[in-house]
Amino acid sequence: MDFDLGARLRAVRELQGLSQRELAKRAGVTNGTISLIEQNRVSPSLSSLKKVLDGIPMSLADFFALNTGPRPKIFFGRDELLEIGGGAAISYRQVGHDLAGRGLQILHERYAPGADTGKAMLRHAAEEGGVVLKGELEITVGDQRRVLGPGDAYYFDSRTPHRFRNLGDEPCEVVSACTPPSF
Amino acid sequence: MDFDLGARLRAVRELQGLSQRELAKRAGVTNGTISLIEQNRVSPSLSSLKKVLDGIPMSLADFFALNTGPRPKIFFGRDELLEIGGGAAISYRQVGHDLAGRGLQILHERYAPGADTGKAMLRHAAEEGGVVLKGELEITVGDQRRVLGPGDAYYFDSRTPHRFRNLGDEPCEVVSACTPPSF
DNA sequence: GCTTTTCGTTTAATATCTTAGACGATCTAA
DNA sequence: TTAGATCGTCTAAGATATTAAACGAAAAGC
Repeated sequence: MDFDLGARLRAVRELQGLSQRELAKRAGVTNGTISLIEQNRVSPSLSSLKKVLDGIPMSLADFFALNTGPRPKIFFGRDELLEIGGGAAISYRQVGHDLAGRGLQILHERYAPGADTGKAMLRHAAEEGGVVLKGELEITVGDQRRVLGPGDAYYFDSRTPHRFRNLGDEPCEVVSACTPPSF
Repeated sequence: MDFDLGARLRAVRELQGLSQRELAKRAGVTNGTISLIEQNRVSPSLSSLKKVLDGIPMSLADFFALNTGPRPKIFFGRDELLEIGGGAAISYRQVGHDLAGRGLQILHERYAPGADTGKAMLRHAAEEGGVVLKGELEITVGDQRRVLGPGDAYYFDSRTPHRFRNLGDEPCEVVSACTPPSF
């Protein structure tokens, strides 16, 4: 665990002015269980933790979202972004050279026949969308997949895994936008 | 449990395109454990659930806060783009109908010959850019002016006054992006 | 056709969690 | 001082979760 579950539960319980026994009674568990959890001597089952939180009451989502303060900027161009290098098969022509301080990245993309952004699907914290200009492009986002033709468009949260492939036999052109820039 | 833990985990896992075994390997648990959890035949210990989510990766907070609402539309056929402010001379076809919560607006624009966004130049707090697909477009930004042709592109801070005009005798097409949405 | 791989599931054995109950410490009231 | 109440902790026994291995089904290669 990357956080102190026991301390978190204890803090929440004491904030409510509840004793271990009182909370245990409300939750339908024994006081010993709560004691052990608060000492981090066991890793409670979800059913137990849920019962305990119901006795406070507090949702699991709220419990885990506690005290997290300003969300750390994870996912920040962290992985796979350059793996797109389907090599010569895919070319990106970026509008503008310096992305520093920008909130928006615009690309004119060209996918050669058979070009593929890769099997390990891309993930980055942003939103992106685009319009297909020429050719056909198969786009997979999460468990949804569709082949888009000229004039068709897409838009999705970039955190869901996605993949682009040109399944046709002619080059495919796309103008895409992404915010914030991920390259 | 007031929600289907097993189904939630399965949905998250499959959205990543991971098999039970692949995820188990990443998480440091056995595939059987994941199978049993997804069938709700056990209530996993928090340590186990944490390990599993680390293999995705996803935080506990995000997992329990997962949006169970309807999934947003991702793909848009060429006839499904939303017509905006459709003057006869200029048509804006927006990717996606609902901008609420979005950080990015993408438009497929068409300027008829002679079309003009107006003498009183536009100003809004955002950044925007685009790529010209067909025809020619005169763009004025502040005291700079230029005529762009197919493949040419632009990018500027929307707070500086700007104006678009199609001076040619054929229609002009542009794909543009703007953040945050200004309509 | 056949083999090989991968998929999710199941089961017996093991590891871990939860309970019931007891323990000492602390506080209050008689 | 004493008895009673309440606190958090601890431990053995029972309940549950996890593992390791095997299973049949389905897809992929040959």
